[in-house]
Formats: sequence, C-alpha cells, structure tokens
Amino acid sequence: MTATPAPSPEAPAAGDFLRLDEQICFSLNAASRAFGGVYRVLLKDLGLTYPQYLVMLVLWEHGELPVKKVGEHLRLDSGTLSPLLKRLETAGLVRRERSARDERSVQVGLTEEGAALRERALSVPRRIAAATGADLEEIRELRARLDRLTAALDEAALSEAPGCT
Amino acid sequence: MTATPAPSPEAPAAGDFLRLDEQICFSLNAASRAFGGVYRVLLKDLGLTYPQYLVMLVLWEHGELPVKKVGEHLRLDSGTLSPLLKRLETAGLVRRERSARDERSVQVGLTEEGAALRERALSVPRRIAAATGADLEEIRELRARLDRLTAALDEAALSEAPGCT
DNA sequence: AGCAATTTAGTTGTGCACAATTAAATTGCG
DNA sequence: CGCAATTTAATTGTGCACAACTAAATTGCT
Repeated sequence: MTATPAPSPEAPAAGDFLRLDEQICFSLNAASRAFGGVYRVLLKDLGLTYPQYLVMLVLWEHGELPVKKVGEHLRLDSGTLSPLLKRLETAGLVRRERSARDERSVQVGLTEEGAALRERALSVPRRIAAATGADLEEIRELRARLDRLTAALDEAALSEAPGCT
Repeated sequence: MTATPAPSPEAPAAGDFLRLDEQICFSLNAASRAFGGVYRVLLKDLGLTYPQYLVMLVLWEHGELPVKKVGEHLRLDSGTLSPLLKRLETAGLVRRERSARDERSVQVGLTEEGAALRERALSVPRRIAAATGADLEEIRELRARLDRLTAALDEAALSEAPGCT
C-alpha cells in the first residue's frame, strides 16, 4: 500500500510529477556537479577550487573590488566569501585591506602572483569547452535559457518570501 | 601592468575566453543555486532539504533500496549519503538495516511517516514549475540538453583521469 | 579450503552555500 | 550635533559534495 510504484499505464497521475520533478532540477544539479568534476581536474594545477577560480575571474576582469561587489558578480554573500578570500590570501594570490574611505568595506585585489596566475588559466576555457562536446552556439543558447531561468526563480523567491499566495 | 582590464576593442583576444568561460558554467551554477533557494522555501514545511527531498523521491518511486542504488540514482557516494540518511533516520522518515543476505549492504526503506510525507510533497512539482515560468516543453528540452552535457562531461572526466593527453 | 581482489558503508577532513547573528562604520534626519 | 536606521564584513552553525581512507563482508581463483 505504501511504496508500490503505481503502474498507471494510461492516465498521467499526480504522482508522475514527482518523477518529472526530479528530472527538471536534478538534471541541472547533476550537470553543475559534473562541471565541478572537470574543473576540479583542470584547476588542480593552478591550486584553485572552482569557486576560487570564479573569484579570480572577477578580479582578473575588474581589478580591485570591495567584497560586496565580488559577491554581486558571483551571487555570493560574505558568509561564503570571507573564508574563501582568506584562503586565497593565505595562498598569496589576493590582498585584502580595509578601505581608508569607508572603514566598513574591504578592498580585494590581486597580488603579483595572483595576476600572474591568469596566464596559466588562459587554457582552461578551451579545455572545458572541449569537455562539453558542444559548439559555441549551443553553449550560448543554453546559457541564455539558464539565465532566464535563474531570473524567473529569483523573482519567484522574492514573491514567495513574505506571505504572498 | 598587472590588473589593467585590457580594452582590446576589435580583436577577440585570448583573455576574452576567461569571460565567456565564466558565463558558461557560472550560469549553470547560478541556476542550480537559484533552484535551491526556491526549493528551500517550499520544502521547509516538509522539514526536508533539497538533497533529502531527492532521496525521498527515489524511495517513493522505488521502495526499499541499498545505499549503493540510492547513490547511483542520485550520482552521490556514501560520503554524502551516510550522514544524510542518518539525519533522515533521526527525523523518523527512513529505516536503515543491514541486509541479511549481504552484510556489507544497508537497505534503506521508508517508515510509515516517510511514506505518508509523499502526499504532502505532491504539490511541490507544480509550484516549482510555476516558479520557473517555463512551459513543460521548454523544460523537457532543457533537461535533454543538460543530460547530454552531463554525459559528455562525465565522459571527459574519465579520459582526463589518468595521463591521457 | 585459503587468500587476494573487490565491493559496500562508514569516517575524516576540506571546502562551499546559506541563514542568522554580531560588530563596526556610515548615513540620514530632526 | 545626536541618534536611529542602514550598510558592510565577519562569525557561527548546519548541511552538502567529494577525496582519501578504513573496516568488514563477499567473490573469485588456484
């Protein structure tokens, strides 16, 4: 009575959605972790984890930034970034210093070593692209869909937050 | 010389890939976390985290399974599942017992309470679908693309593992 | 039977994600 | 100015992901 798979050969029963459901978000989750596995291998040489690599990308592109801005680029808060940045600092890739203009904010910048690491990272995107086995156009479209999805979900999370029905 | 953004207004320089790169996998990562936020809200009522919900989906669909099989369905290993299942057991949703036939394996099954929880989960997929703002067809196609991507990445990870150039 | 290789869970340690809280500096308003 | 509200990082605590390792049972081979 409890865990019978419930054949239901003709009508799409309500329970079927629990299977479909798994596939929608689980596919995303699995793809994200599969990427993680490939990045882990490629980034090992550089001594970076994938989230650390994302931070380095932001710094390589924008130069010195306050923690807040780094978090906005990556959709991460200080609870994640503070320890991560501390590890990058310990590794000698990043400098952190309180802003003189606003003592609340901490400016994050690259050390020479951190800036130099960019050269060794240049081959990563091509190798990742090769691992996906997809052409640039497909990747672009997939990215667009995912960004739309993220925007819709963030929107929904906002209206869900209080007591909105 | 170090952190200059490097304008390069006409030629697609090698460094541009470091931006594109961010967008490929970061979009995926961001979408996955955005889903996590929506699920977190919806599953709070049920007292489940998203990974715990995935485990419950597997058990609702397949009934009693060894830990190994649960892991195969979800692409997770015992390092993740053992503590997670222990929490579900503490919550009274799941039973764990050593198989008599093979003392190495642990069978995971639903308690009555765990089986009953399924009823309250039936509304989740619909509410998630609503939050995505996408129709079923788009979701299906996206899922197919992601699954292909995951397969390609897993494939690549395998040939990358030893010393394959 | 005897023993090495394999399989299955669990444990340990590192790092990330995120909610909740804290502390300090800044801003805004009367 | 004086003080409440806001902003910014950091900290704390929970849970997940995964690599590396351990322990125990099973399988396979001779």
